[in-house]
Amino acid sequence: MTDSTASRAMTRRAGIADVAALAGVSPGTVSKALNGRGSLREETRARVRAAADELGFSPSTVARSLLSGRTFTVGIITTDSYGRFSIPVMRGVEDSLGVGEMDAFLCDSRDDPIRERHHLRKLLDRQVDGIIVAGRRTDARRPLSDDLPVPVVYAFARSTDPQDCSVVSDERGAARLAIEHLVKTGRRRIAHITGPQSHASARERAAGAAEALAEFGLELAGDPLFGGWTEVWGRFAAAQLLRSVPDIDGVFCGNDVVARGVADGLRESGLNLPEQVGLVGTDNWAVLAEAARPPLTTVDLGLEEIGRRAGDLLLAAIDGNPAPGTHVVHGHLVVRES
Amino acid sequence: MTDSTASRAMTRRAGIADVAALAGVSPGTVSKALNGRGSLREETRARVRAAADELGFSPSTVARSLLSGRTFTVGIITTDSYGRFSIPVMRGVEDSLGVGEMDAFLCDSRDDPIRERHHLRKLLDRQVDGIIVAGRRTDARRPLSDDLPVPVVYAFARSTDPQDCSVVSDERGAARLAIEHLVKTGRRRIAHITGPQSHASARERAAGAAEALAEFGLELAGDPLFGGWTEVWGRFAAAQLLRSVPDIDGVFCGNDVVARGVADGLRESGLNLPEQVGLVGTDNWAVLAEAARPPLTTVDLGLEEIGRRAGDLLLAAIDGNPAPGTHVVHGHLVVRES
DNA sequence: GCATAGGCGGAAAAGGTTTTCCGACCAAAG
DNA sequence: CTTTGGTCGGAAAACCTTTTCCGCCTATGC
Repeated sequence: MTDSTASRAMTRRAGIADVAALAGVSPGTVSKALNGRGSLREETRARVRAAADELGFSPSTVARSLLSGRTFTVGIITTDSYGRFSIPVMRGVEDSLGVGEMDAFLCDSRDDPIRERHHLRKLLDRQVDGIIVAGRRTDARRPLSDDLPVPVVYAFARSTDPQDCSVVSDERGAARLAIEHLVKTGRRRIAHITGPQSHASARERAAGAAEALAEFGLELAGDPLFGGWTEVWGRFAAAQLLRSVPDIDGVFCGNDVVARGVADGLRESGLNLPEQVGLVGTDNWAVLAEAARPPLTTVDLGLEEIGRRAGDLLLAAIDGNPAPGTHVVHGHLVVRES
Repeated sequence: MTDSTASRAMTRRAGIADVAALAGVSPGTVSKALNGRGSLREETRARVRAAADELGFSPSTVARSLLSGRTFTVGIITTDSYGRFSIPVMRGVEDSLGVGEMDAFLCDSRDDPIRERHHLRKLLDRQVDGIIVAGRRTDARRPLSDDLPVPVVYAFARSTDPQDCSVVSDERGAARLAIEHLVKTGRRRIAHITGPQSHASARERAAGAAEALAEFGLELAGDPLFGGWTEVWGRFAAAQLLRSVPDIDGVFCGNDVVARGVADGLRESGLNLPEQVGLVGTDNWAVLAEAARPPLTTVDLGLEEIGRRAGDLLLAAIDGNPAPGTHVVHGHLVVRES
């Protein structure tokens, strides 16, 4: 072990004073040179830049925040543990924030109000510039708190207060896309199998399907079948459906998990998909949809876009241009083979 | 609009000076009272606490960080966009960090070295106390950078430098658990169907399976079938397997997606599961495993535990107790019906 | 040659907390 | 009564950058 390796001290980060010393100017001048402020000769700026480069200097975000009051940081509070829905939303948020050179703190409230308050407090202590609340269900949620010193945007699950800024998916529009596709591919006796009636998304999609069918002068074949968001329910419901409405030729499902179960159920009852029955799901969960037989046509709710919009709206609000109200993101159909 | 509502200014956060004024002491004393430092009369502490409560004071993390040099913040760099594997890992990390009152910055490098360097730089500018690198594949990855001023822990994908601190799953042990289960339930002609040979996890699990079988005086029925991590491959491979080794009575799969395909493939070839063929997957991806027919017995790699361990090790390293080397987390079998 | 203006860069304050040092006061001991 | 020691709380520095003045020097105009 040579002395040099043994004594290799963790070299302290270069500060603005070090740069100033190397460039032979004062700290204030360094700041001005590097940030393009004040009036300095170009030669001086260049000398400072060279010194900064040599030392690998970059300013401490902490010190800068203390003075400016801004941290270039936002908090993301997810109610579930980064599940199926909050993940694409978060990715979108990060996308949007990234271009604004902001970073995101991740907090998982696990649907526990206590934990949520705790996280909120911590975020405020950290002086985040804004907060995004990402839900896992579309049901509206109670606002975080009123009279917050920073802007808040609700993503996916909107706030019950219509004055809050929320970004949500177009649930009825999604159902419409599915129905339109089924009708345009010649289906006329279309049923709906979905999740629990207690979920707003199940109710909205069912209502949207009925609406869209009505516009075509059609109506749903049988009542919507509410159940659970599982494959097992899908298989069960498919069998039940065939018993009550045997001449079905299209099924729209409330999500892809259910759709997958329905596909298996129909196929195993001897029906050919997509020849005899057309099937459309919701969510565009790729691993699932692609492995279905046949690969599942489904509506993509545009979760990532929701995240991006939420990020954009938050950035705008931080810059003093809030856009209160509920913003709707439209999904699109992903046509596979079903 | 009353004057009071119109003029309701966003009340400035209370600072330590406000508390000091209210309690009739100096700012330094407030700090000592609230943090249990210095020597103060209990009466004074109580008075300060009361004032702080009244004003809802809590200290600015930014100011505190500036002085202490610690931010109580770590960065998490994921190589993929929060996929199937990094999510449970992250949840574990957050669990571990939470008890230490630390928060996590989330960065998605998308497997792009440029982006990774960029995130690293930003994290360092923010003076994070440590960094966790969460991979999405078990293949070892090149270290983040050498000579970093903060500790780094690699989770799931270990660093190629054995001196780095990495937390990984016990791939061979996972295979052993699967094989032991199959053998103990009476299977003797056991095959292996898995993902691409280019993936370390596929290779390791195959090797582990062979090892474990050898200890029982058995060997793999046929060569391991390497393919893709998809259901389609699983279905295809199942059919192929039955052609080459028709009297199979057990299959161990490299992951649950493949296992699900294999289950469907075998069942549709007329085999009864679990009566005629026992099936064990890997990953314990609940939505998939529970919906399989029959519900899939599978090895849980303990991803969340990996995250927790990584968090714990990082906290220890930050506290000056680094534990270099590769740390192995053992999985466990989740017995369902297959 | 002197005054004025403008260009350039320095000095210092500010931001909010923690911590060290120091001083003041009180009580007890000599 | 004086000294000593201990208890409590205040003053000020430190953390690192940004920004606002302010002053100096030079050049130009009279």
